[in-house]
Amino acid sequence: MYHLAIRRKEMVMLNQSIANSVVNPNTPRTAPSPAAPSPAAPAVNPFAEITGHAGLIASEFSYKKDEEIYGEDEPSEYVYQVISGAVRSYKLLSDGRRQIGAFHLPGDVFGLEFGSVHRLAAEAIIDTTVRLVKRRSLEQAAGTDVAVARKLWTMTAGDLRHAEDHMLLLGRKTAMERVATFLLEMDRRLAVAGMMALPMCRRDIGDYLGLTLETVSRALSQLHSQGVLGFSGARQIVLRNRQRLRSMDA
Amino acid sequence: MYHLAIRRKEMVMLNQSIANSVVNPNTPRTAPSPAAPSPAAPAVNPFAEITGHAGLIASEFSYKKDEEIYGEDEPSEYVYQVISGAVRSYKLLSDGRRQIGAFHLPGDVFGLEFGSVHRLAAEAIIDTTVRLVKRRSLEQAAGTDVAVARKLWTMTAGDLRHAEDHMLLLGRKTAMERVATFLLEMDRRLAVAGMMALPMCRRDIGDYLGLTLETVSRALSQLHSQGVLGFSGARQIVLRNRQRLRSMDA
DNA sequence: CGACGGATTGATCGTGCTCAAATCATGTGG
DNA sequence: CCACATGATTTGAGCACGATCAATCCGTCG
Repeated sequence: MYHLAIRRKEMVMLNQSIANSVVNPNTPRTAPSPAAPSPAAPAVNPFAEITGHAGLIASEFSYKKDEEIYGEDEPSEYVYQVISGAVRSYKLLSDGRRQIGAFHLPGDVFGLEFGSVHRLAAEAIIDTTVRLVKRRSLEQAAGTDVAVARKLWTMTAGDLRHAEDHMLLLGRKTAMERVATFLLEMDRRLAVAGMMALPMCRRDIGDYLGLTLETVSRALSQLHSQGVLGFSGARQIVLRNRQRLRSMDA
Repeated sequence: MYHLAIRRKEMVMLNQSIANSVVNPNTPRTAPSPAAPSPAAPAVNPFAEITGHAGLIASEFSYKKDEEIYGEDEPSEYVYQVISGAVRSYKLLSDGRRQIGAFHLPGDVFGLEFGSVHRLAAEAIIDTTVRLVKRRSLEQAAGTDVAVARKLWTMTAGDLRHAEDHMLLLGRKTAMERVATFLLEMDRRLAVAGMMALPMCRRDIGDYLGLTLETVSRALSQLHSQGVLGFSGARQIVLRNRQRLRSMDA
């Protein structure tokens, strides 16, 4: 069997105990923790649309690198929006094999469930600040306001679209095609001035693409040697030939 | 590269031209085609909940084996519910590699999109009868009735949950684990009297599980020789040891 | 009965995994 | 400021799982 990984929640618990002043990060206080004073929010803000509509209270909270935000099958108390940082959502098999379903970047909403439990776990990839609202208050607002109900549907449908595309990638694309798709996705979502600063390590990328970290590294090296991309540090990447990359992503 | 399949929509066009009396099946008449007089509907009927609520018109339509119901990126005019038969939803890569995202069995709703186009194509696996309503009328109902809006969200969330589980399977499970998961899923969804009659061929199963049809066949043969399952014809399967199967699905 | 598509089984191949070592980057304490 | 420790990344060598190619078997339907 592939991927007999022993790693599990690496040093999460260590960081977690130091991370926040006192409280358990899984039950954030409504009075926000010492979070950054809300920097750059994205152009379109689905959270604002909802909270604006329904007059909900949104508070802020911060997580340290590798800190767990919520676990798989944990009660879903809050819905989150990334203000700064990055988050990974994932599922684990009993032996530690991990599938990352999505990366959440500034502006993204995550942790929205229809039912009362989280179907995937979520961890901060780097130090991260989020905005959050209680799920129950959203549900309540949706019960009276069709616009809110519609917005919740929109967001879930967006997640579904991503998952459908990702199933095709995981089931049928080659390693190189997966990496090409990944680079184009990240380029679209977080490129600034033609350059992207990846928040996640090679292992995260591998677990997102259904590959090992070595295979990801080899694919990136090959693209580098072909001049398709340039590095300035392993996580600072500039795409030099998007067209070529698009032709590789099948 | 794996899976250089040339097959594409096999004999769909042939069947299609014979299939329905006159009309293009992609624009079914509101006056139903000669469909079976609505046999066994499932216990919980999400369609009835909606149509009951909103007083929508639901008509019926039939498709022959391998007939296309709608194509990928085609405008989404209708939402469907399987009355009898079975349907596959899938995406294709340009070279014909196919990923089946879901099988739809009697009672299942499919083709519900948030946007105006279908993100996956759909084909009848065997002769199939569906109930259908216009997407626009659903949208309209959702605009005034929160219960309908909520129901649409529920259904999309159900699809998302399935997709999330399937990403884990496609990204991280071994061939045997995938087949075990598949058998348990089908057992749950279509077993009658401890036996299941699979509507789909080995290739469909392979394209659902991200495997080749040969690998699926070998896994099933191995399970057979281990006494975990019994055959009566390649598609009539009885599970003899569900516990064992569960322990294999990781 | 024969023809056909679907399924099984066998033999071999290749992509991506595993194991291992070297290199690079980052941060820490002297 | 530098030396070192640590983790991340790259690179290499070899292997295994599942793919490919091919032949047979089986069941169904004309």
